[in-house]
Amino acid sequence: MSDEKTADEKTADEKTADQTTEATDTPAPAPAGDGSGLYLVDGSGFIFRAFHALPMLNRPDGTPVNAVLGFSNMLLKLLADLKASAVAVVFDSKRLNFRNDFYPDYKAHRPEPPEELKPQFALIREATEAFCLPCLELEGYEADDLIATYARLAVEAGREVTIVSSDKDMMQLVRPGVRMLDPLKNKPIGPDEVFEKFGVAPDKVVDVQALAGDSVDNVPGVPGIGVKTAAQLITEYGDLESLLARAGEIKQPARRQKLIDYAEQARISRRLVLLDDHAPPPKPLEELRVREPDHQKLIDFLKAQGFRTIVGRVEAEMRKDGTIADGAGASPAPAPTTATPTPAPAGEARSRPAPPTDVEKRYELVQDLGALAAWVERARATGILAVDTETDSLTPATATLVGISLATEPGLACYIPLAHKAAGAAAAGELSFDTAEAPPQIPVADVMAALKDVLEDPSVLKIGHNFKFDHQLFARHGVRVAPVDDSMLISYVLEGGAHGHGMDELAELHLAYRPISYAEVCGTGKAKITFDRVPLDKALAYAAEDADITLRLWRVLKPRLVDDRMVTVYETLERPLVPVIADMESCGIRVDRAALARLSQDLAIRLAEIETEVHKLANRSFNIGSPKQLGEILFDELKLGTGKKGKTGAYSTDSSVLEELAEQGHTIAQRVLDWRQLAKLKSTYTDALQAQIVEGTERVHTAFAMAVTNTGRLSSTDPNLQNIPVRTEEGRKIRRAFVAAPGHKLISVDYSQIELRLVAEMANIAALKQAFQDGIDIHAATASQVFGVPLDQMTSEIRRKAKAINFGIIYGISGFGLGRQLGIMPGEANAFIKAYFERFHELKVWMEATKAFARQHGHVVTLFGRRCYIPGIHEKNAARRAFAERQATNAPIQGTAADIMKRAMARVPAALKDAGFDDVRMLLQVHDELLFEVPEAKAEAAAKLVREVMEGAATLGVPLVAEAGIGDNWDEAH
DNA sequence: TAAATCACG
DNA sequence: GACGTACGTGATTTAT
Repeated sequence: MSDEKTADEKTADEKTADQTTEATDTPAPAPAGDGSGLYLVDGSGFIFRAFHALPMLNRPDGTPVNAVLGFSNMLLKLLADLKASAVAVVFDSKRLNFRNDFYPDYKAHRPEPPEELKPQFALIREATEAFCLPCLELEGYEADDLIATYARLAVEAGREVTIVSSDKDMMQLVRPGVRMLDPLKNKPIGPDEVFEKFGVAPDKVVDVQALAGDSVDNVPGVPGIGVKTAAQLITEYGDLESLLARAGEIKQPARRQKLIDYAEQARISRRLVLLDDHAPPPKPLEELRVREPDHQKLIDFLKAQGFRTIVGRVEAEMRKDGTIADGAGASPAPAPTTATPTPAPAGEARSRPAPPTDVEKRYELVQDLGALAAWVERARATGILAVDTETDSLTPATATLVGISLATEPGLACYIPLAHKAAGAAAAGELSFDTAEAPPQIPVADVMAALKDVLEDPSVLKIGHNFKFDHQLFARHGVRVAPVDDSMLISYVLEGGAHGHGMDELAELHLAYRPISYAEVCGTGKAKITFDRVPLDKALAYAAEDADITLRLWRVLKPRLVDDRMVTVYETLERPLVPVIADMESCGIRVDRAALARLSQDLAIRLAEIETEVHKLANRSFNIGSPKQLGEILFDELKLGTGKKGKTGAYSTDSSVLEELAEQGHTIAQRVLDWRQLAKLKSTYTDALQAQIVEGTERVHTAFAMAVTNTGRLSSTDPNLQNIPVRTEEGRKIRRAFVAAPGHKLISVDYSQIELRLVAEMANIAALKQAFQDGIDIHAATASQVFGVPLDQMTSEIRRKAKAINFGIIYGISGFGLGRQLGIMPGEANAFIKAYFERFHELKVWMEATKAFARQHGHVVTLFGRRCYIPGIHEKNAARRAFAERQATNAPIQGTAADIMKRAMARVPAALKDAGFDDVRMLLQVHDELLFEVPEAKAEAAAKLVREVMEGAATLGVPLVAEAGIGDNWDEAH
């Protein structure tokens, strides 16, 4: 098991896994090695994508060459992997092609290529020549058409075709004998990936595109229909023509009319996206055969571009082939043993490090103290040390440290095994544990003793990826690592909300590199082994690479903090929390196991009782937990109303539906609601939680994800301790199982109304700010101002409405949503909103300005400068765009509240220490609440101190107020 | 693996 | 004028 599988990264890994059906190191299985395979490289497509994906990079003479380097690397890898296949590179010829004859606007809105890209077009053609590969281009045709044509010809000739491109417009060509390969991600694209993208099989892709259109290519499609709707329609009607012919049958009136009105436009769109596979081939297919490379020509070209490292690779390749003499002996580069760091291969890297594919890997297995000392020397010399730990569990509080990897410069890394056992024995089952010997390893204590000085040395920066995890392991071995940088947090600060921040995802994004996956090393499912069973050679390759990648990511990302003015956000809101949250996780919170067990039993009995009653009311037995069965019982058999069906055609049975039925007097609905509540409490809380209690300490250790949310909040997993019940009495029984250790108390301190205060502050709403300054009941105050009711005549009903509106404002209000919340007509709710905006006119101004900012920049900003990316802000689909706009207005509010809480958390430990409260432990953060465990005698004083720190965490035009509670359990303290 | 549901702020 | 509606999370369950 590895540290990078913590919550933050797990999410990212899973995202990546979702997009990748198979993780292959080599790109897709090569076709038969008879030389009949054909690779068609989309040269025009590649250059644009590589240009934007790869860091900028200049030749010594200043010519930009990042896309050329990417292209050369891609071809080298392709040729190395696929010796027995023919490769041809296809280019667009001119801007205009036959499509413009019948649709002049085709690709009309496409902007001029950037200046840095223009000179690279010619260079890419030169590169193709240098590789001795045929260039295919034809006036009046796009590269796509030529690829379609050659793909057809090749398949007819019985050859296997691989299209090297990620362009979705080419996905229509996928079929038996033809597949695609994403050159940057090195990921195969087959029918499954096409389906994932378009929701239909490849042969229906053009029909979907005809309906959905494409803003980039200016293909009109049918307005109001996106890929998802299009896929659904095509699946239902078979193809575009059948759909258009039967358009009258469509139920949704608007959609029906659109399809009728825009039928012709859809047909034109289909012709635009349909590739012409009968273009006149500029070269006969037979000429596309495997060719002998001219190494000297290639080397000359690469040298001219300043690509020193890949020149080295080509030369190494030639030595292997015996093409040139090899004086020094071409053994794989041994790990360096000198303390002098080899200079980084800086050839093509001027402002940014080169992609790691260009850097030789020199990884060393460290099994004696002498070798380890050399690495400590190296770290002192460079002042930089990337660190990564491997463990046998996801919970750092209980995990065994299995190994440590270090990197001091790109490509130079080592792995120090600490607790490896006989390799593979457990999984293979062939060797017995007793006979197989563990490999030689330095004792953990010796390694820690050797590393402690450098890890705590203020002049050596330690770099990790999700270092919070590693920090805990070192702390458990008596080492407080500092100072620290975290590449995951840097990425989060730079591009939070734009993508995940797991190491694998970032390596692909910034380094165009796919690291060895954890699954490759440890397997999955039943064959999964813990990291201590991984053979040392594989462990070295994986673990050293992790430290190496971490260092490389840091070199790419860290300078961008300055460029993007995010240094302060990173240094005040994120980096200081690494040790703070690490200590919270390590400490954990005490849970009363017996109390949970009693609750479980109690719930089981009551659930059984309700189940019997519900079955009786339904006249038969069924699974209450199955929404499907429940819907059928309620609406088909008992006919309690007509029932609402969702997208999947199933009846909705959520609590709002059941509550409505219960109000109509249907006992069964109320009983099901009761059952649901208790079943939730039992399965999620009383049962699951017991299993997470660490035996002996009786404490539970959650993991706080620092780089997951779009707004800067933390999240909590394994278990989630940020959603422990509180709103119902039944739920609070669970909260009472969270207790203080003997002789201790729990303190809960929470911000009062922080988000609404921030609305007043950020939108600068005079009347609302005044109300907060006066310290009056804010919901009553807004009710008074919006509805014109004097405060002394306020009713709870009017106040309730104002409270709901206040919440709605924070969420990005809509009449529909507010109406549903309050159980009133949307029209009436709209009138409330209108009144609110009239009374607090500054709010409307702020919301519009915030949305405009999001449209202009693609992100919004919190009061403390944190960026929240809003990817959907330019959505064509109105509903999705409206969603993005609500995100845009909510994120600065929620995000600023998160910032303020982080500022408080960063200050609390020092404040406690200064006051002599060394034994007060911060346990949990629940967005606007902090929970502490403290010796009984100090509870009052500590609570006061924490309140002061939290209230002083920001100085605003409205006061920040924090309230504290003390108790023996969490419910009492809250 | 996805969808439905529901716990929290 | 239609669209689909509160914002942010994570865990469990059933169904596919």
